[in-house]
Amino acid sequence: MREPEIQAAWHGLASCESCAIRDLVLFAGLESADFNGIHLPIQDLWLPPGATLYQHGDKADYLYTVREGLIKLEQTLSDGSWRIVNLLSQGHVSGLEAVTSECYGHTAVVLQSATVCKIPKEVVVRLAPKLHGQLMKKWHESMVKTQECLRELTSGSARQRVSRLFLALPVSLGARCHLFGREDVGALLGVTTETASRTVAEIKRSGAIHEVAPNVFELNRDELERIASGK
Amino acid sequence: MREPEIQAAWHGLASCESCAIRDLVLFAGLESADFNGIHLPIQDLWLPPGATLYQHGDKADYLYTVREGLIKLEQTLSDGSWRIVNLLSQGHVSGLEAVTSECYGHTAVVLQSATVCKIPKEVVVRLAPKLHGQLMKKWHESMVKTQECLRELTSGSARQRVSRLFLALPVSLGARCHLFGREDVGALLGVTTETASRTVAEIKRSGAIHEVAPNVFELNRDELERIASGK
DNA sequence: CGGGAGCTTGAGGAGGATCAAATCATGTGG
DNA sequence: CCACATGATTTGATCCTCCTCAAGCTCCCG
Repeated sequence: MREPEIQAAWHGLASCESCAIRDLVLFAGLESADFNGIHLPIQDLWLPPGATLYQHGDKADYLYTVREGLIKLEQTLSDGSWRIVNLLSQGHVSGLEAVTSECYGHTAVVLQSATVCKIPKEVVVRLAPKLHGQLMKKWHESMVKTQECLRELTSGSARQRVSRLFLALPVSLGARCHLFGREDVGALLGVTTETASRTVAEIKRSGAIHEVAPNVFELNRDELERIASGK
Repeated sequence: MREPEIQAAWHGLASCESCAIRDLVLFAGLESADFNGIHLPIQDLWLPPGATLYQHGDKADYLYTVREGLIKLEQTLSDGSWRIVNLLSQGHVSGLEAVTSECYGHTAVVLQSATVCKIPKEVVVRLAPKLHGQLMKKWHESMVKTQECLRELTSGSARQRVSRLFLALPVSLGARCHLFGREDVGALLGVTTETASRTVAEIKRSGAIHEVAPNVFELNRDELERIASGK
């Protein structure tokens, strides 16, 4: 939570019309003419791990499309502790609530270095009629992911949860998974940092995962699925 | 999960324009002319506890507005167990995914006898331009609730979770709360039925809640908040 | 080289899971 | 109306997992 102030690198203004992942993102349904109507700048940003997109309670003026990397959404509870309530990767949208709400409802922090498009809320509001379907899809997508966190990552033993987490992580080149810090693993699974560390180590010893570089793992999916389903 | 087939009572066709909770629901922004354009019947139903609105995987042809009562949304995990991923009460919408998806993504079951409006998907699709803002609000509302379940009800000890559940339950007449079966409490909090039962009993003995009738409780909110924040 | 942060490991104890049985509530058929 | 079956709830006893507190460890950076 006490993240340092990390600056984003400026890539330049995004050219949405020629976006490589355009069919995944918010502007999927738009035509050439629509893009001409966008007069506000859409920034193309690169963000290192630890960078904060926005904080809970900030004025919600932008939506963020994730082009690459991994973003966590955090919320704090009354007793000062905090939980991760969603993980966003390629194609997902962070800050959807900007469209209907004054302020952000969670804190968004980069877990794996990310490239994102920072879209002014007004652009989305102006294009709303055209974006309607895509916005609904993005809400749905986001809800599916959050419910997956709730269902798969907070049920059963720590062993089961960690296994399911590995199976749910986005896969990088070569069928490898990039894990994040143990504190974040704990905040996602609803266990302590120590239990997260111990359990990852235990699964590593069991041979279901193999650490090829610090926090980079090759997965034995069959074995992980066996563990995930309770032995 | 093995709910009996319970029939809904037919109230009749809904008259949305004069709905008592219209400003809460999907049709909040509509005018008289818009209602005339609705040619498909919107059913007004009463449903007893245990009734199923729809099952996970069913063809999603209807949205349901909750006018009264409490609905749970369930999902099953790979190992056959199941979790409650959301609780819906007055003003909330069940089955929002019908708009963008072919099938329902969860099973919706009545926890406290409910009155709901069953709205054909086509009605919503046809009115989409007018409903856009309201649909987004409903998605946002639903997401806030699911994230609340994840954050508040799956963190900390069973004592804390049960206390937070009581504080989150809708309040009936006379500041009283109606609890549901222990198995459902367990499926919501991520604990076993036995632990749910034991913990409710323990909080009852502590005086933070008082059972005035079977499963109807008067709350000592200060005391519950003390417990919820970890003693 | 000396911090500092994150990760790992250890020992101990508390809390929840599991298995089992008793109690209570409800509805059914005799 | 009562006897009985069924299912939910409660309670008990035991075991195991995970939390807590604490100490070492590794890696990185000044």
